[in-house]
Amino acid sequence: MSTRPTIKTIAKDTGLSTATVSKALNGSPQVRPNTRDKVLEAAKKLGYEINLSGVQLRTGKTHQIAMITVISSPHDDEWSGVGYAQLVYGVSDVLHDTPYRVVQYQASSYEESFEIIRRIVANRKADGIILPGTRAQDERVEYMQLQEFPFVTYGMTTLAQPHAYVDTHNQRIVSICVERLIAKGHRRIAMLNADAVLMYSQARERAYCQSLEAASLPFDRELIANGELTPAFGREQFFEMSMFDAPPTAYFCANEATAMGVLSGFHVRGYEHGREAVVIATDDLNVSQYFSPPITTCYLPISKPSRVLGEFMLRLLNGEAPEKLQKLFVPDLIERSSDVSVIK
Amino acid sequence: MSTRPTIKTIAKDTGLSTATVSKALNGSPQVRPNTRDKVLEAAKKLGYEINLSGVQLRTGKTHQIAMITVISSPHDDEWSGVGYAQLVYGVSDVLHDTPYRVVQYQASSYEESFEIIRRIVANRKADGIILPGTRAQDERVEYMQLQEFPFVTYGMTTLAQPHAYVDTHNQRIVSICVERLIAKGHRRIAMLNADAVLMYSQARERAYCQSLEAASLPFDRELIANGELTPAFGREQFFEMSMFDAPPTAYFCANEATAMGVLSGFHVRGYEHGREAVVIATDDLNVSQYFSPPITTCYLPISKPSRVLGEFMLRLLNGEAPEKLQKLFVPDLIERSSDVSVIK
DNA sequence: ATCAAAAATATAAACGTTTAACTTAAGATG
DNA sequence: CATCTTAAGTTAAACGTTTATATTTTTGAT
Repeated sequence: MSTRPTIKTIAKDTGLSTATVSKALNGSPQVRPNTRDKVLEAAKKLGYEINLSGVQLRTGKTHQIAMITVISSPHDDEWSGVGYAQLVYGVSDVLHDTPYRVVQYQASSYEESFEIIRRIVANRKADGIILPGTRAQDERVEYMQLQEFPFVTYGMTTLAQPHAYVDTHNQRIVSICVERLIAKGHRRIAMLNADAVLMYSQARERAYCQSLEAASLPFDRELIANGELTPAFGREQFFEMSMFDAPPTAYFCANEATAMGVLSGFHVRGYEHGREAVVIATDDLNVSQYFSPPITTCYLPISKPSRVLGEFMLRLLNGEAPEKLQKLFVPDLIERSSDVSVIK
Repeated sequence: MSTRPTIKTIAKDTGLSTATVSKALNGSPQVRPNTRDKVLEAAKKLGYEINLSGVQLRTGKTHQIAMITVISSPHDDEWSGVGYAQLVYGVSDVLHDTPYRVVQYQASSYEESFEIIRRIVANRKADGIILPGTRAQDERVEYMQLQEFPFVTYGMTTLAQPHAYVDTHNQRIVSICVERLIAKGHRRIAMLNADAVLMYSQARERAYCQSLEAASLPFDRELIANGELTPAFGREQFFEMSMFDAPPTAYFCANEATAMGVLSGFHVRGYEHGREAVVIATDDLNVSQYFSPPITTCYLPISKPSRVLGEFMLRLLNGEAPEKLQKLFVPDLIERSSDVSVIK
């Protein structure tokens, strides 16, 4: 037995045809329970394990889930990609006991990611696509819809046709954080936000404006910064904004990396958290509890949306309708530090 | 042209046989340059792209590189897996222009990872394996060697038969850091190290002992802690060790997450960095520059070993000998904060 | 011009699986 | 009892490629 057993081996062993063996293994009702048992027994005895290449060639099913990541600038010194990375684990974990595997596809730009998606779809290189980082009118999403290719996004779009997605409740996050700050007397609240082309960045900006408006506070465009959410970005923006004539007294950061950067800026400039200004953030690793000082955050463990991403993908491949596969997560507010004690 | 072109399509188009088309596409010397051009032209015209399932079934080549990750406890609140995650990107980036893709295989224990590897090898589910987190006498490595399956580890082993690996120069890192601390007057240096079963953890402990010995300093087992390198671990260990009758004046952390935890402990206990104690660490994200205060680290951007991991894999698949594919990276010391100003 | 050798191409089988179409036997129907 | 239906299998083809072997074409020497 030098060579790996196939259904042919089982067929020979049981005296059945390969067709019956195949049907038995796939639980077809066309085969008697009796014979099915015989087949399964033989399979076990011989140590049979299905060869997915055969299946793939015959049926087109690849058992691969493509995970698209767009990392614009792979600079060494930055925290980029950490968020994505954690995403992979949740999905991968959910797929653990299925024949599906997560396959990495890395793009360096939106355009390239579109190109990659086109090739995956056209050549059926995967059975489904998971796409984080959506745009409002995302052409990639439109394309996959048009081609009727299964996909789940991490992030919503404003497209008319519904699709499967998972997202955090951005509007809620922002109103929780901003209204809290306003209630405590903050009038100039900086918002360090993601790249403006991203859907969630836009949603947050809108919510930010609404919260200000509801409190009859003026909107100052200068207090909004968009960029790649790294510590470097946070620190630089702090350096800039803190030099304003009327500098912000609060920095609302779109993730914990950015918050760390702002706190680093505090340290460099001799700021004390809660004296000149405060930092509040969205967090999905809960690493902000280890900052010095720990800061208040809206916390949603990345594993949650990540796992649902995987679950939705499986259900999609099982034939469920995309419009039934949509979920928004509402993070918890975790109060930690004196984010309200700014003397104003 | 509703269906995707195959070599058959090209054969029909050019009037050649599929065999010749196949050879032409693969650059076989058996085909005349003239005909090859004709084939390539037709392929381009028709938009032909090879179907890897066919290749896979015929040749056994899967074009998949399995990346094994062992995440023992997938707790939400922790920074675990971040290191692995970054590894994927470098590999994936190097494979970008090849037909190979990185496929995630996630295990929750050493035993399970072994099981997974056995299945990948036995059923040729991948063309090669990348294995981070080696043990000294790693049975998984032995197994892959025995089965002559291509693999690259991130981390060395003490096995007799050489294999392809990438690693940081642990001995050097430790001696750089520890000797620096000793030179500045530190006598009690805590070492927050990885799980003791891991090869690099052992290597570092050995180097630590050597450095102490060279300086005729006593070795105190209490100053060494092993565990999962998270901020939580760092903080807890700090809490414990700082209560010793003779507490450490320096904490040497095996990664930046642990260092962050120790600094968090400092903050909680009202320590000031450089007064009661200092922190020094190994870093591969260079995120420690944003700590408050920034700390001195031995820095090796994770992208470097990560990319070499991918390169070695490609060369291995190209037939190069494993013993030629070994590389140790020496990190740079980045001096940042007053890690020497402890009054002792 | 002829012929052998070399070069280029063709034929056909194989990889492991699924599935449409077919066969056979047994059971149901009247 | 003849006929129809159903259940449970079988046969054979197909998915797209590579490659061993066979065949044809070209080349170059005589």
